[in-house]
Amino acid sequence: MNKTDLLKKVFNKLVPLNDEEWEATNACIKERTFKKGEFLCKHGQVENYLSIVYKGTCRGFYSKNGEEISVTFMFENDYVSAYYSFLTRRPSLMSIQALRPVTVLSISRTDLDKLCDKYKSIERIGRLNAERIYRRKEEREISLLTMSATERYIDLLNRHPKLLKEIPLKYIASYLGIKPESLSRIRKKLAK
Amino acid sequence: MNKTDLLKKVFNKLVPLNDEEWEATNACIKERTFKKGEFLCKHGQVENYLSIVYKGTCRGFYSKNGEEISVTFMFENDYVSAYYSFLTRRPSLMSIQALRPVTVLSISRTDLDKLCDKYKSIERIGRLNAERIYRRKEEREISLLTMSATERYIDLLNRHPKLLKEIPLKYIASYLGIKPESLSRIRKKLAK
DNA sequence: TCTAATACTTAACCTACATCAAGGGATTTA
DNA sequence: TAAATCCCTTGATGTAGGTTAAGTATTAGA
Repeated sequence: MNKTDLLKKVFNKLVPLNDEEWEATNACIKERTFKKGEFLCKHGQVENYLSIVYKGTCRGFYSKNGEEISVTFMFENDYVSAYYSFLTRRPSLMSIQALRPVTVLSISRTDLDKLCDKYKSIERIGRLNAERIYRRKEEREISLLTMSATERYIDLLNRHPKLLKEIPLKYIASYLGIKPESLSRIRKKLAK
Repeated sequence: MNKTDLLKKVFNKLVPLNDEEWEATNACIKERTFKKGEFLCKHGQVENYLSIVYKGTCRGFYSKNGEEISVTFMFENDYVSAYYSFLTRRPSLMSIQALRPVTVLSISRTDLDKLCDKYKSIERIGRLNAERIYRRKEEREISLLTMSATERYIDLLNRHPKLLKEIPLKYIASYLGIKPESLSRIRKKLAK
């Protein structure tokens, strides 16, 4: 899929845009690329962009006592942003890192605010998108409170079968809320 | 605070409304009351309302194998809704129960949709509100992944000092992700 | 292609929390 | 006001996952 088609698909999924709205939005989109290991947003920076992954894979993580805790993985066509910082304009606690060469299509906070002021459809896309990622977090909360690490691992693989090929196990472990050694044991048990 | 003042305060905190917007919104507000133990929304029902707690305290919980897991407590001036169901119009997995006699000020999904279509300010309130509760869930995710049950308990009490007077310990325990027996032991240790 | 760094696994031991069982205090209901 | 129920606590024991340490497999870099 080319970039224009991807953007149209992402927007129209939530609210169909008329030509004027689409042109105005499209004019604000910047393409940005990152090498493997580079940061789209680093702890302490204010996140200035809301982006769509065009190529590549990213992970978002928090640091606690020098230890990294992955909380999200972003694949092609997914939204990517240190959203909390993007919303609050405060320095981000989350870092976002490219796990391989990454291309994203980005809109800045300033441009998005202007579009929201001007176009009701964009405002609505913003609302629906916030609602969507809220729902994800609620699902996440339930899984953390009601499932064992083994159950969460199985569930994760069912949702993202290609995950194991894309994401190192140590990141998957911390996403599940456990240590790599524990994930190793879980995998061994399941392999039997 | 009387009901009108409360509503004005809640809305104006996000976006100031002009007289027309305020009147149109206010005309949609219904007052609803619940006895202690009654359900504002029960597992399996579609949540039809977004509400503000005027008086009383509620808790939201999921059921898993007949066991209840509390995930949220709502006090006076807080929003209350089985929000996931409200957004998706699907039967709610979450139940919301009055922990004492409760009065809420509610707007129905249908009325809110109409207001969102008609008034840009209301649409924006919807967006900002979704963003706000998203941020809460992200904070919750971090606390579940990075803090011990003891740390979460201390943190919770700091944020809501009156919590212990309002909420039975067994509900607090499940909110922390532990069993009542474990919370009891944590409290014993901390008391020393 | 060889080396160094990184990722993953395994094992022994440790800890936080769960489970099961029982008892006491408070609150509701008859 | 007595009985029943619910809530909280305590103790004994079980278990998932953490910690430490070592070894193997992969990957990245020169």
